[in-house]
Amino acid sequence: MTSLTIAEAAEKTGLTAHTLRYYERDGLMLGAVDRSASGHRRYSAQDLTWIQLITRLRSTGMPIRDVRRYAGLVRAGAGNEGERLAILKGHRDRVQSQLAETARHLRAIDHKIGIYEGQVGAVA
Amino acid sequence: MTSLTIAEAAEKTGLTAHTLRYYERDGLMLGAVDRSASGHRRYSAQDLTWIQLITRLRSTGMPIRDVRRYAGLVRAGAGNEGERLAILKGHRDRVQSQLAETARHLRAIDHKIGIYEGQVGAVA
DNA sequence: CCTTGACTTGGAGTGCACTCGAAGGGTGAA
DNA sequence: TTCACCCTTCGAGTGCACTCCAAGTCAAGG
Repeated sequence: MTSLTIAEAAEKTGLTAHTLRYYERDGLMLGAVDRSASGHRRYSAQDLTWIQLITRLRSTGMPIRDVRRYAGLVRAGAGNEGERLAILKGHRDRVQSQLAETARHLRAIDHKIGIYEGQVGAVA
Repeated sequence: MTSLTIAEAAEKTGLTAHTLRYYERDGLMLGAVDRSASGHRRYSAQDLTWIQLITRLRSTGMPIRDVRRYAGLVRAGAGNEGERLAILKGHRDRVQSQLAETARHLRAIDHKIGIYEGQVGAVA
């Protein structure tokens, strides 16, 4: 099978068909997704690879508009790799520090859990 | 100074005065914040400590409604520590796995950055 | 006294990212 | 062919978490 229906693509990517259409409409794809003779979307392997990347960017907190900007650069073709790199690096750095901060908060919450466990243990 | 104005509390907690009022209105505080004779809010040290905790919960992704539920339990007083613990532990576990997933995505993005840095014309 | 600026309230508005509904056409098995 | 279920578009609706506004109160400085 070289191309997938929207339902199959949704299944494989973990997104809903609604979201897949929304992403395309919103300029997050590299171009219009292929259509069957009857007008139904057919997702190629490249489409899925791209969706996987933007899913990574999204699920690490990159806003839709930045993903759209990045997609625009890729769509424009060779010559803007520096700009793409800047977006990716900026995002990586933000994710990294957010990760560190979350880890700090997690430790504090864990500490609080320890306190409660001591109390509950005492009561029980 | 044993109590702070809303502006001072905002400054110390990193939230805005708007958000502080919103949290109180929405049942996230342990009770009504004290008022001065003229009706202005006065934040105590305990208030700040509590705000710090709920800020940790929020910034690790706990929804407002869960924070509200937790606040309700604390407000209800002793006897429900098990329930509080369950909320905290459930949250910790979710944060932990989300942290791990984000770290995975980060590595994949980093890998892509390596590709861009290594050569021109990377496939999107 | 007058002005400045921080505070109060209830309620409305914003931005983001979906998420869904309506109305209708396409598809594959029996 | 009939049936169930897929797909299409456009546009509206949802949920979350703020964020802001209008209109008014209050304290301190000049």
